[in-house]
Amino acid sequence: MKNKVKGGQMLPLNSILGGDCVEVMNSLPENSVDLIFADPPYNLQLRGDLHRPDNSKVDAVDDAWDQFASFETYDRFTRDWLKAARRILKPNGAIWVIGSYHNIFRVGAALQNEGYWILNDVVWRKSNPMPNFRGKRFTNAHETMIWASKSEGAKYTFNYEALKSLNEGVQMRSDWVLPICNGGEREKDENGDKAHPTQKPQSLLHRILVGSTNPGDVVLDPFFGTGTTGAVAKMLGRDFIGIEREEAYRKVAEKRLSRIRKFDRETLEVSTSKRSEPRVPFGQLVERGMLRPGEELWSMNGRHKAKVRADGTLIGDDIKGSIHQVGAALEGAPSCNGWTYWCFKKDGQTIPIDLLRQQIRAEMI
Amino acid sequence: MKNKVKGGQMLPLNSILGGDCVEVMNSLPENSVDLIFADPPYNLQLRGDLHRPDNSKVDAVDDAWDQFASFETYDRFTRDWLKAARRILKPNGAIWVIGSYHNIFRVGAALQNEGYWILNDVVWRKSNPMPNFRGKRFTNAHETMIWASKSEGAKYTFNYEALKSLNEGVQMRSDWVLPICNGGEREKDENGDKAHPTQKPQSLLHRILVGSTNPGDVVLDPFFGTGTTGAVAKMLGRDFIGIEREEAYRKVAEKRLSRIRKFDRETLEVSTSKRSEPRVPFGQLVERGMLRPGEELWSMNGRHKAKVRADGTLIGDDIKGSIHQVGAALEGAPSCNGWTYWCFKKDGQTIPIDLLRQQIRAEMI
DNA sequence: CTCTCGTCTGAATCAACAG
DNA sequence: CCTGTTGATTCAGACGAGA
Repeated sequence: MKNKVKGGQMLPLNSILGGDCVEVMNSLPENSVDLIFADPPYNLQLRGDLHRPDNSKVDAVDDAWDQFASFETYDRFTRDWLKAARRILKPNGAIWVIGSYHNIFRVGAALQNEGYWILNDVVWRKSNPMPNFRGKRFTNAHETMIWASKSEGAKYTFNYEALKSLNEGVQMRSDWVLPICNGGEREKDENGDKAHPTQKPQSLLHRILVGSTNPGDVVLDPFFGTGTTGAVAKMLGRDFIGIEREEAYRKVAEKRLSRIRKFDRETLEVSTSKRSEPRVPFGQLVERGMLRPGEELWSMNGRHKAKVRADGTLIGDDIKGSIHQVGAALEGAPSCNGWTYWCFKKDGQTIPIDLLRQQIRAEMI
Repeated sequence: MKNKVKGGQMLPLNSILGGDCVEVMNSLPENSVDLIFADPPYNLQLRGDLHRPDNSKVDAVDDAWDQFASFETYDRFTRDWLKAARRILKPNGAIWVIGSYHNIFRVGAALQNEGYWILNDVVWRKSNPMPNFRGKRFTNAHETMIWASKSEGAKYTFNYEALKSLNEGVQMRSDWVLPICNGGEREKDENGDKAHPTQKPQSLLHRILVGSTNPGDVVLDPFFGTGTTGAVAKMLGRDFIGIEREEAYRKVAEKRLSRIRKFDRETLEVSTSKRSEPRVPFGQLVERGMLRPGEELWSMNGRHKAKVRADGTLIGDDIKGSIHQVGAALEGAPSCNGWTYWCFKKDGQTIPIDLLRQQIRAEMI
């Protein structure tokens, strides 16, 4: 454990503290921490069991630490830890909080009420989320993070150029596409099961710490879990303080951190994933008014036609379905690329719909 | 103006009402509206002017309607209109609210406090956002929408299959990539300037209305602006009610709506789920001689078999019951869809019994 | 070694209806 | 109201077995 003296009080750097996070934070000196990353309980309020269509059971987050009696209880909990966190934050420090729609609105309002100043909300768009198995809602494909300074007008840290580099030379946006934490990165317990139900990916913390701290800064995480914040902080040459109530999680985190080595500068380069051409649903052409419901499309060979429907399907003689399905059926073929098969007419000209897809792709870059 | 009588009170359909939205909503009959889409003031709290790198000035939202004295004032405003909105919503109705990090956390918390039940938060990811000119924060590239039912357990409308079709056959996620409203879609005032500072794109409303309303539903927008909600509702064969305080916006909206044409009926029909198809008792297959009592059925995986009985139940080894019960028992699963689980053999081929159900359904049309 | 195929899993407020 | 029955519903990616 490294220690820093701060106004006569010691700062327990690069260690994991047990106990209730509010009490522990209150025991630390005020104005002493550069960044706080917090992943508090989401208060999911799940009802019964959930099964996948193949009848396997979803391993839900039903841990005691996620149970709150009411919104009021949760709000009080939130207010308390945000207040304690704000006291130990340096005047130019900042906080990141992550949550889902179950809790993030209450957390955001509490942040504002406590005097924090919201700088951005950032959406973590999961590239591989769990689907909605009952077809009753949208796939829950994102979580929300709030980035806030200690107060309005504070000089927070923002490494604009570093983030721009991470983003292939263009300004980093408020939506980040990153995969969830699985595979070898996921910490396992002694039985080989996942050690923590909600472990966050290192890529997320990497971007946060590169963007809003400098080497040598102190990063505190009041809900440390298996220690992703500490692991990434250590790699990036930042100091961390973790607080975690559950001994089992602390043990996993200690072991994990002992394995982590600080990055050499060259390994700091993240591997950029190869970007394939984004998939454009045909329905978007309808939503965006490029094609009107009711408009007729013609097959490339001019032999067939079909009408566009409001949901992005086609209706022909006795056949309904996607552009691909209807094309295949009309041609009696096993499959058909609807994008190159169908054309629309404009000013007497026959134009393949693929041209519209290319327009959308051009906008997406 | 079309009118609907609702419990003795008139519903002013397809018209734009002037005045304060709370007062107007309170004058409407309770439980009368299917969907509310609301784009309330964001309470942006901008300080001073913003200039682009080329020194041109950004035309900011500095209208009087976006000024609130404090969070408390904004919260009271939010609570009031959410309460009024909830009263006029049908029990199985739903609401969509859009906002940014300035206001959405307060709106979301207020929704929960008023008894709405959040179904999803949906991120509108802008494909062409305005950059952050000062390089001090992330590009503000998204806005957040909250979708909520009137109360927990309500039977809200969700056109799962239609949305899936709009998304090239995979289920719609909670993050939507759509461009901002510009070009010819942007309404202009008599000077050729943008008529409203925060006009929403029609594509956004298209997806919302296709997904969470049916043709003939009543859609109310308490902050109507230049009438995007009304325009898309009209196109899609939904009725709308707009409320807008500012006469200038009402005039633009009236003109806009007069230009809109409704799509044809057949193109408005969207793909429906199997859930809406009529139930067919398995016993009917036996009664109609499609399966004979004593005939053997095989499980899809070929591992189990059972015999059909005259009353439409199955009998396997040590187990009797419905096609679902026997399937579940043999698989040791909590439940089983017997229609897709069991197959019969004909001419050496293995055919799922669901095919027979489809034949019966086809006759029922 | 490569490739294919089957299996497993992830912060989830996840059913409707008849009796 | 509650209870039991019917029956609708999944995407991306990692991993291991087997060819």
